[in-house]
Amino acid sequence: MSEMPKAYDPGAVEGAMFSSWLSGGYFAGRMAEGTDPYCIVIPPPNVTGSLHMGHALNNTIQDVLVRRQRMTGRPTRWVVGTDHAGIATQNKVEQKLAKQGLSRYDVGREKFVELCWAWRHEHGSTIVGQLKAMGCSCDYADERFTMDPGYQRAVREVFVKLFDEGLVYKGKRIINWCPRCSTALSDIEVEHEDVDAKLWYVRYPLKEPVAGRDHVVVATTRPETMLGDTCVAVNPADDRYKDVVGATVVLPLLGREIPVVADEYVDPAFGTGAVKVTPAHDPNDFEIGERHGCAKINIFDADARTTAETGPYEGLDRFEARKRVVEDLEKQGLLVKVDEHMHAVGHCYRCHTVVEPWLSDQWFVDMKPLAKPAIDVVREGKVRFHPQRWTGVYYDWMENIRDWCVSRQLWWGHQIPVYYCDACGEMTASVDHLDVCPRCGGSVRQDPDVLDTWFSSALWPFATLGWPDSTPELAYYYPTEVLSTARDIIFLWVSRMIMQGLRFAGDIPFSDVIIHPTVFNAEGKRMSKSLGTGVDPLDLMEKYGADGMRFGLMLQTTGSQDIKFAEEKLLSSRNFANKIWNASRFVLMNLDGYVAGPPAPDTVADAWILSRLGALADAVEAGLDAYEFGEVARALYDFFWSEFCDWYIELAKGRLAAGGSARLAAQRNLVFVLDSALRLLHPMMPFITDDIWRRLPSSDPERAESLMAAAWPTGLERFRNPDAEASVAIVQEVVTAVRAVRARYQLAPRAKVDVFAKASGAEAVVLEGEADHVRALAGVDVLVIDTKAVKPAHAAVAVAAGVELFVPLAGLVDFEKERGRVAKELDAARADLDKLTRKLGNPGFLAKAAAEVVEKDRNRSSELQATVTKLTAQLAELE
RNA sequence: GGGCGAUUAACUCAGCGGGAGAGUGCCUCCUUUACACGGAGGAAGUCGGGGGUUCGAAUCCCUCAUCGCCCACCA
Repeated sequence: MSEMPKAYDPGAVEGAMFSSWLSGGYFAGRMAEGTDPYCIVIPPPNVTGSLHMGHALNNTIQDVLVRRQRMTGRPTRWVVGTDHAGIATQNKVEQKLAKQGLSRYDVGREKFVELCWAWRHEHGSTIVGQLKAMGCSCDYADERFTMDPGYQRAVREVFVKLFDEGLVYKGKRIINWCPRCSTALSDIEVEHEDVDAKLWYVRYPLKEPVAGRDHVVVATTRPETMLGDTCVAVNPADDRYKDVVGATVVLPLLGREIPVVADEYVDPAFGTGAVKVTPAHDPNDFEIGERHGCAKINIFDADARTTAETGPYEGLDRFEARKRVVEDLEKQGLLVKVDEHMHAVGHCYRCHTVVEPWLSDQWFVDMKPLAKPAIDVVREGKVRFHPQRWTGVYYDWMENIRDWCVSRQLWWGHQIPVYYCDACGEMTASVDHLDVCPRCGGSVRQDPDVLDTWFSSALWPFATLGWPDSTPELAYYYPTEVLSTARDIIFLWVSRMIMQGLRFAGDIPFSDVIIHPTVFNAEGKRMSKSLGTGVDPLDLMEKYGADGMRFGLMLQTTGSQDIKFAEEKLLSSRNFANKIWNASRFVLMNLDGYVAGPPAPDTVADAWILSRLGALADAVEAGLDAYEFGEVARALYDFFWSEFCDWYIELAKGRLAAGGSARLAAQRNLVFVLDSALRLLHPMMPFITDDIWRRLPSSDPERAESLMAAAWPTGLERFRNPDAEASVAIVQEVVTAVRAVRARYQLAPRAKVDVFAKASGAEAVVLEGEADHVRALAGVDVLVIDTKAVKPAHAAVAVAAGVELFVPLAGLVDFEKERGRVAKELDAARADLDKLTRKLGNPGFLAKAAAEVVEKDRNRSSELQATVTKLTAQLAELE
């Protein structure tokens, strides 16, 4: 056993400790027939990712839950792995190619995919290594990836099943197109942002004047799309335009003749009440176009540059096209006016480019049939959200769910398992690769698109366990227990796992969903690497240790939906680790002559700390069950620091020095309480607790080598003892009052004082019994406890726990100071008493308040009365 | 346009129906043999404003204000 240095050094402990956990095999899931396992699947971080504060928080939560369950003896498994992250990974590889002046088209699809795999093998385990640095107890031996061969088969299986059931279909629709990523996006992958924009009013001349008018003015936020206009729409009930419905307008700049149609969609109150309609570039216009049989003219290519359809404007970037169109309209006097207008513009969630609504062929999943059962399981309480308020968010989304565009025009990902026959035109979905058409034997081409990354992530809880095969893992661990994640992927991921789990694995994927707070920086802004507004968990672990970071995060994890990251919580957590270290060091330094034995609540102090330990165990148990991590962390901190260190260790010092049976009893209780506290602390602070725990003496030959495998404390509530707690409260109050006197007169620590305590009843009994403790803790030489104690002439005074205290300080007492302080205390006590007296004199209170509340207030009232009496007397004596 | 969250000590936050709390910071004293990443003592708040319910409200309800987040195809 190595000597413990004076300060805890995380760096000296963490690496070696983690290795010992790994080699000890503690992380591996063990399946035992007939047992109820505890399984969590990690939200797979992107292979492109590195640990950020959200990961740090989320994975601390999961590790806390898993470690605690493991200690209860339940078979546990925390499934770890990464997500192939289609767009993100493809971007990385494309960037790498770009440095060599190449595009993915230069290398070709096959080679490009190879490069992606190479990238994944090179960089993909960065984040897993960072999880290890945090101490996360994942099952690393069995790491998963959303592009593993088995996983790929699971994805194809799901797609083909959906295809066969008609739940996935191909359609030409307006989708969200990212011109930079060159792919379609689903609706929830588009981030809407309000921007200050303009509303242009454009004059569209009528071909023939109608009822005295020769034009219609339309309002638009996107003038360039007029190049694809195929009609103008007005509301049928709008009298202003009654006469022009059916007329023909001549599209400015291009001269195309297009009709004026009447459509209910148009809001007469907005703009001019006349809308230009571009069916190929706006979902609403698409609908209008469908209803009126208008042509759909695609004016942009995949890079959002104008096509040949735009005639003289061909080949322009969309924003350049806007500029040119506006200029030309102005030149021709067709621009009526321009208003400032705020509206929402969609951006790609991956690269933040403005998304283009674009008409194209895509694959969609029909979501309504999948959503229904997924709503039901939440409604029936089979899947629970924590905090509960997120169920409402979930329902809103699920009840208004729209079809999911799942095809992506990328190369990295799960290629859609659909094959087209060149000969007969047959379209076949197949789990196994096809070379020839099953209908005519002709040659087939596979659909070039890949699936949305989230399509494969949705299968994570069961695909990682071996589905579609009926593996023992699947049977044993599925459904899993808890899914902990951030709120921004409730729709993208959580809802889809529930839907697919029910559909394909035949059950809910997990029973409890923890939506943890989002970590913002100290200014309340989103942490962002590119903006430099982030904090790096690795730096934090360097500064505060992994345990310090974890505990500091747990302290901040409350029911609130945001965390403004407070680094000082990590500082105090590092200090806390040091406190644990030194308290343990003290215990270990005082074990000479120790013989193992059970804890014994023989003395008041022992009964008290064991009672407090029992209360702590209850609080930790209840808090973890309710996922109230902040409360658990606070309970642990307060117990260990404010009770165990501040009082119990101090109370034990005398008996340790006394030797004999008193020393042995104190040693046993110190070891027991420390051991139990380390167990309770372990899920949140795994490294330091295990390091210390291994140093503790034990007579148990079966004792585990690591605290990870030690038993979670149970049955500590047997130590609960209200009498002992009340007694120690008296000691604490009296000691604190004497210390306050000492501080007031700045007495040296070694300078002893005498104390006359005017006490009777229970207080007198307790003080008599605990006199040695009071003397040791308050620096008292002679302690006189007497019902008739009188104040010596030159004495400082205090009232604590209903006991009058006199501290003779010959020549030191500042009577002015004493009077001032006593008077102030008296005022406060009187104010409290007045309030209480009024309350107790209120018939409504006496009649309606709970009996124990009235009783408690009566007791408090008489205590306050006694205090007021005593303070009054003391004030008189100080005259 | 809907929905959610926040507003408590200088700062970051707990508490969410019966005596206003913590951490950090601040002030005083202390290198006392577990710990100065410490010990002892202290100062500091009309719990965002206004109504209401209740014997009793930081806590429940309504309303206003400010900040933040999500959802929503009004050009």
